[in-house]
Amino acid sequence: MTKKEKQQVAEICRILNETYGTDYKCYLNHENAWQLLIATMLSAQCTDARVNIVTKDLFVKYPTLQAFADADIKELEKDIYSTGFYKNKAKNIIGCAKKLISEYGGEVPSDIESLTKLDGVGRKTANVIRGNIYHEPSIVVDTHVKRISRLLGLTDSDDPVKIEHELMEKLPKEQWILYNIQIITLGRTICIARRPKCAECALNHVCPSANVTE
DNA sequence: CTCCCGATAT
DNA sequence: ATATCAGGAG
Repeated sequence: MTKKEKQQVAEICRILNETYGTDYKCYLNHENAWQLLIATMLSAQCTDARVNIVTKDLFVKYPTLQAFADADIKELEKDIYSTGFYKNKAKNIIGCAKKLISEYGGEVPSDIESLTKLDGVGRKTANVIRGNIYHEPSIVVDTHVKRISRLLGLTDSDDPVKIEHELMEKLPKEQWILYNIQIITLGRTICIARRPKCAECALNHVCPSANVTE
């Protein structure tokens, strides 16, 4: 990383912390680790607002991991229908709950290898659990982080794993988990995929992709 | 690479 | 009508 790149990264972090604060906030409502795991599974290609609507009733109807393990798949499909991909998600949730009970004593593991062995749990979901539940510094590369990190010039890769490692090299460790939530907040309100509001963006003077002339 | 898939904004 | 939403598996 050149000196100029270091300055740009430092400026990005400074602005993000100033604009969006340094308090970590999880947008997926949950009361424990397995609830966050299921909420994150449901969040694939679905807004977090929709997930929270669904999980509000879901976690009352299925109050324990065992309840999910014992769930009727057709009924669970109906319960999560509005989040999309409901057949895969229902199957994965039941399989995941069973595996957590049989192999992990009903606890959610904290290492990437174990997490990604669970049905329907990939690297992104695993990193959400590590960051939120176990407070391990980790970069969650979701659709917003990928898109905006590319716009900022922090990476030119399409591969989430490469992006994760590039960001880990460039961002200070204490910023990793904050960066996730700050970028997601930015992506939902200002740097919207379909129509970025560059003129309103706090990062527009450090963003190579900013278009303020509109 | 394709498929899974409903809800929402534009 | 179409792009997009805290992705993952085959």
